[in-house]
Amino acid sequence: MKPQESSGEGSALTREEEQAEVIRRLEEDIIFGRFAPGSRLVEDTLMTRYGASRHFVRQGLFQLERQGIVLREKNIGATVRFYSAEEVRQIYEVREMLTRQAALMIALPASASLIEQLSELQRHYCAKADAQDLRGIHETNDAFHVALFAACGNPYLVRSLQDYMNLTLPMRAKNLADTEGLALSRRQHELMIELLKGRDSWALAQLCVDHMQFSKSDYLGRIADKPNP
Amino acid sequence: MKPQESSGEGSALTREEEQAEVIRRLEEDIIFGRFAPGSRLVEDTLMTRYGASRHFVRQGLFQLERQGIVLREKNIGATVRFYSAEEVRQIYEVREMLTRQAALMIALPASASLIEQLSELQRHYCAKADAQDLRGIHETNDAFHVALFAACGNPYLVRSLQDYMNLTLPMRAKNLADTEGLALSRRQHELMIELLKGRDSWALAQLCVDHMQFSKSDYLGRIADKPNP
DNA sequence: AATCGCAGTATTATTGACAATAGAACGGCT
DNA sequence: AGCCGTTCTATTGTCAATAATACTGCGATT
Repeated sequence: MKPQESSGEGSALTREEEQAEVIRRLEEDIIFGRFAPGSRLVEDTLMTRYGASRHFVRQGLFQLERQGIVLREKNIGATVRFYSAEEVRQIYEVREMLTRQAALMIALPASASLIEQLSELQRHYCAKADAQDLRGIHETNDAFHVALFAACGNPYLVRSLQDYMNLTLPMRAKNLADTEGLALSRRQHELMIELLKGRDSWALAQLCVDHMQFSKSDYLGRIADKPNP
Repeated sequence: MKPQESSGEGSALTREEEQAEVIRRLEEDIIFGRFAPGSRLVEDTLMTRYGASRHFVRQGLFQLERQGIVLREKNIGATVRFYSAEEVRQIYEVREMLTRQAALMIALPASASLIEQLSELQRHYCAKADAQDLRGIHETNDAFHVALFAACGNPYLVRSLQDYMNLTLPMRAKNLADTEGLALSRRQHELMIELLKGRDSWALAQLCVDHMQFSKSDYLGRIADKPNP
């Protein structure tokens, strides 16, 4: 008899998975605007909403604070963090710098296995895009970029890049839902794969930087309309 | 009557300060080698050692894991993290890149207030160095660099830079205790202040990068002798 | 009418007890 | 003797009760 796997549960979730699930749902609720920037994230509310214990909700809030999309004030509580235009520009400045450097470090022409891997990820991305699966779009998109930049050979650089990708998630979210932006994004991914077959590192780096301009300026435009919603 | 400040305590520490103190001491114990790389960090042991509750010790371990100097494995425990030569090179590669970029972004010639601020910090640094106060040396040194790079104008870049400074703490620790390295470091700081008065951004950037070479190669040399202590 | 103090409420922070887990030591089986 | 399973111990992970804290609204006072 297996002592673990406590007696017949409807949802077969281990604790670790449950924790991950809470973070995932909380993140999703924030990114896709179900909790507006500035709105409070009360632990008890989230506990009932996600059917999780206080412990997991706390951990999730800590994690998301670290990621930068939640603001926690001692003895006050957590809120959805809002970024001003100035902050967004600064964040993107660093992200663009890291992106450019990472792209320049990718040895060209890229290996066949990398090309194949990226093509495969791109297929998944297109599938999710066609299915209008927001969460799936976001996940496959990030997987594509992580796989691409991993080819730079420096895992620490990739990690920093991921930090900034997570930080800019709230700004990119709307873009993931936009049909036009999605089509552009898809074309740029394919162009990246083409450039990986060539030798022009600079062109690749520039394309990667250009790739993030749409969501940045879109977000800046959006918050310019109403700075205090 | 003040309700806070619980009845007559020898050490007047609020909870928040206590948490910070635990982290500080734990960090110090690791950085200065009182806990060797790979050695286990058992919660109960640390609880008695620092006279803190499990909660604070846990938080501290989480924080230091995030900083990258502690490794935590689920249901196994925490250990002092060890970095291989390869990892060290990769970490420094990113740190050097960020440093160079930040330095190039500092507008030259720098404002008089910045020069004054850095000179003041440099005096503190020298004082701690003369007093052989290891912890003090480290703190004032980092304060100097943070103040310098803050002049680049992008707080997010500064934050990333700080992340990498924390990550390389274990490698720099020995250097802070070394008389020769300390003297060199001091001279370089003064040279930086001089360069801030001029217009040669590139020279400043190069100096900042050179500034970290000593501890890097020193650490690499040290672990080359005994890869598995 | 405005302000200050006070009690009440909402919310997070802390703690210690308890459960779950992994690794080690032991002993029986082949 | 070697191997496998079992129990035991050390350690971390989880939880729910309790303490601490900040916010809110009301009432008294000037």
